[in-house]
Amino acid sequence: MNNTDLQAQKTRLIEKLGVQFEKEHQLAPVAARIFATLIVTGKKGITFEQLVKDLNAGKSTVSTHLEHLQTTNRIEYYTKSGDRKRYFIVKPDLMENHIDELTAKWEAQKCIHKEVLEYKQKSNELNKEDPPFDMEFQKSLLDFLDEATAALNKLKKNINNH
Amino acid sequence: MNNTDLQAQKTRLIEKLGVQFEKEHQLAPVAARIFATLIVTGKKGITFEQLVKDLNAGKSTVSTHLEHLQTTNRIEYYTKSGDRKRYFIVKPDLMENHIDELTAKWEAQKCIHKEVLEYKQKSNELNKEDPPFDMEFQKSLLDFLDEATAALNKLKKNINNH
DNA sequence: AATTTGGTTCGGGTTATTCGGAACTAAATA
DNA sequence: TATTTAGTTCCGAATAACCCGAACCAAATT
Repeated sequence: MNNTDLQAQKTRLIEKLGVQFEKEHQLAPVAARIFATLIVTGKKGITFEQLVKDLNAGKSTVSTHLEHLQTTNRIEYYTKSGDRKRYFIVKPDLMENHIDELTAKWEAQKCIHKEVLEYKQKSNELNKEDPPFDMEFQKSLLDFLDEATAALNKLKKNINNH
Repeated sequence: MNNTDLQAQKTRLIEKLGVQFEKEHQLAPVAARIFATLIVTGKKGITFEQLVKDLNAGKSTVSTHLEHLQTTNRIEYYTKSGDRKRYFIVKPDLMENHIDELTAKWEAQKCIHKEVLEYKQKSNELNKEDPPFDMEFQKSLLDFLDEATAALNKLKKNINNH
């Protein structure tokens, strides 16, 4: 195992992560590759021009996606004094942000499926001659979301105590 | 609160669920509306032609999306004897499927982030002069995925005992 | 046998996404 | 002051996603 192998593995990992991020975070292919690159590059960061070179992408493409990744709270950059370049890194609190996002998403889901439950209950009361609605799916889903949220909160505390 | 109000609420709910499903399950707009309709319609089901009418969509569109939703294990249909129509419903084991899918997804994520960890460790060993990689994100993420998976398994048992 | 019913399949049009080139800018350097 | 550096902004082109109408088909009905 030498540095060439390591470089090859890095490229493989970026591609694999990229594919995943496209779906997971709904990112354009190049955006996902940028994000993946920052993940495996770590806290030393990577510059704009290096990204353009590594990913074989246009400057405008990289510029646009970097902008988007920043506004969506996933990445940031630092500079070195006497060096105009920006060094892009994943936000140090990425995991916390991720958790908060998931919590918000799950909360929204709970909310709407509670509405579905209400709808079915009202419908049952109003139309007693019709066969009643089944509510198992909603109940299971709400259970799931509660469990999942609890697990998330537990983890968030762990992270904060680090 | 009368049946007209209830119908209006149903329409609202379908739209709201639809928007969510587009992102959550990566479905086309009409596909998401179909799925949402089945969710709020419940086990009595809904026919092809009713979907075409309710959603103001083309027959071909509905046909294609129904096909897709079936092959992705989300919906199925039953028939009534002496009635050629198909009555589409969400799969009764939808929640279990959902959980299994999530488990598989999270397992894949664990797998790749473990690879990232390996890469960083190897890199640290190979280039001892360079500043070492930070691995907090990967570790937190792996913790999270473990917690989340555990919560899922717990829930799955609950559902099976119902 | 002709028609109706309940769909499916195919091809094309529309819209949305994604990317990149070219021109531009602001700061630093020569 | 001219040039290089480190990007950004503004299109246009290529591609992909999405939906629909029209034609089709198989089973049931008239």
